[in-house]
Amino acid sequence: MDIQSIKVACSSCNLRELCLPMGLNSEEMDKLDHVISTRRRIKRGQALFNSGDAFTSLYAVRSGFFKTAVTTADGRDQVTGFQMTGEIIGMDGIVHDRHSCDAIALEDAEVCVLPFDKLEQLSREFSTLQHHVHKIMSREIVRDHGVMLLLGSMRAEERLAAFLLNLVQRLHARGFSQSELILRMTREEIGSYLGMKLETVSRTFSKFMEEGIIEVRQRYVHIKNTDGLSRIVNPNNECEGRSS
Amino acid sequence: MDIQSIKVACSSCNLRELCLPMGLNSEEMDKLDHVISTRRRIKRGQALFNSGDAFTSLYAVRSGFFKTAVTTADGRDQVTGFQMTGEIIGMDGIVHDRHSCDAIALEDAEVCVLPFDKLEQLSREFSTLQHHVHKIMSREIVRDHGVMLLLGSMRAEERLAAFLLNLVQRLHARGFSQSELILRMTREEIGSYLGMKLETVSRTFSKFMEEGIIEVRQRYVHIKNTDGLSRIVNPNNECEGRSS
DNA sequence: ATAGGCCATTGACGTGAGTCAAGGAATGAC
DNA sequence: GTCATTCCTTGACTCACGTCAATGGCCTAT
Repeated sequence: MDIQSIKVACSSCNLRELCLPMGLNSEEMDKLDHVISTRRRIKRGQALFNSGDAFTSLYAVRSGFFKTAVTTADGRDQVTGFQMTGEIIGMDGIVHDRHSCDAIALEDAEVCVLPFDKLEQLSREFSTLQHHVHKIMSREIVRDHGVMLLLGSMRAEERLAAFLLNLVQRLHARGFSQSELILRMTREEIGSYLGMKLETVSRTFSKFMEEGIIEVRQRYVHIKNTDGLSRIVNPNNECEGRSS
Repeated sequence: MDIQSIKVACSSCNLRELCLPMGLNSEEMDKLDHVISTRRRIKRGQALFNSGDAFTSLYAVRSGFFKTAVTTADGRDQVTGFQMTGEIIGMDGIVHDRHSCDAIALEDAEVCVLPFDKLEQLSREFSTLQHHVHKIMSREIVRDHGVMLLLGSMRAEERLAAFLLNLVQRLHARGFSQSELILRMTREEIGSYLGMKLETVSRTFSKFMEEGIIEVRQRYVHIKNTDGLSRIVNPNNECEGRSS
């Protein structure tokens, strides 16, 4: 039981309530520790994997921040998600044994490598883990549907407001502020995710600032009026039960 | 072994090469037959399930055509997909034990009911089936990423061209024509899926018709120039290796 | 056959977001 | 420290698509 193996154990990881081992008992977690034997560090700007790479593993973000993006033959690309601590990356690769998107670290990061064959093997032994894996994939599907809704039916202001609320909510679940955040991505990356141009992202930030809803300075964002943002996403928000 | 149980057996289903049992050996398929004991008929316009319904099962489309759609609190909705014969519906429900979208039959349909707990149980016995389930979920994730790309970075003409090519390709895989199809959905539903208004869908159809790429009459579509459609989706298509 | 409702098409006009362009602030390299 | 690069903001103008409105065709039921 050398230092290295202690270091990568799920059972001693401070993310265990947020990450893959969530809800497993100690016996199951011990088993999981044998599946997850290695970690990988990725420098800012480097790829965890690229589209076309052979699929072998899922990755749990231990620290840092990632984006995933798909690219067309003619060079257009679309950011499909931003992943933070405790989130799982790589499920796109299962279907064709090759990854179909790029995963890029937006800041120096570390991931736990989860060899998928071992994960499947252990899933056959523990229904808890099996169901948990299914839930993680289902969650990704539901999230994607939410993004489609956003891209398909919302205007620029609504998209950006929804994006900020989603980010701050996920950060809050990780112990960060409910009202302040540092964006780890550029305006262009936000725009790619939200289906708008970087200029529109910038202008929309400025508009929110003029309206006193948020304060922005470069990557720093302070949400001064969460309800205001919510009302932009969903205009008739808390109006239930009121007449006229 | 009564008539009913023969009738619902995967092993005797003509969709077995397209649907869930794809790639299973006969022993595995026999086992799968015990999981899939019931079918359900859904009339046109009726829901297979609605958002909020308890999740118990996945559904394999045996005949007919479905749409899935998510709805916001303020009544906007977004079609997230169209499902045809052999495709699996319902994976959105796993994560919260409730469905998060509506599944509506666009024509009279029949589905095989796959109780998810039994599917998980059998997946623990057969790694082939287990991996297959994972692939189906992964495929859905990859498909969703493709839709995000479409919604986030394509113009109306490109979206509709990509949509038609995708539809006809899936129909072709099911033995239908490569060039003719009957749309099972309205212009409004197409528009909702593609993030555009029904008028724009209609106008774009008319434009393609003027250009001689397709022929449209109501729900009937004849693709007269597949390459032309492809070039709309991806302008510098087959220009590799050509100079200037 | 006929009536009613849904669905599709088309035109005129408005607008939200894209494009192009310029300048300035922050960040990282040496 | 200062230089280069990347990133962000803002303005002016354009245009693709949405909105509003009118008309007509196609189903379905009786």
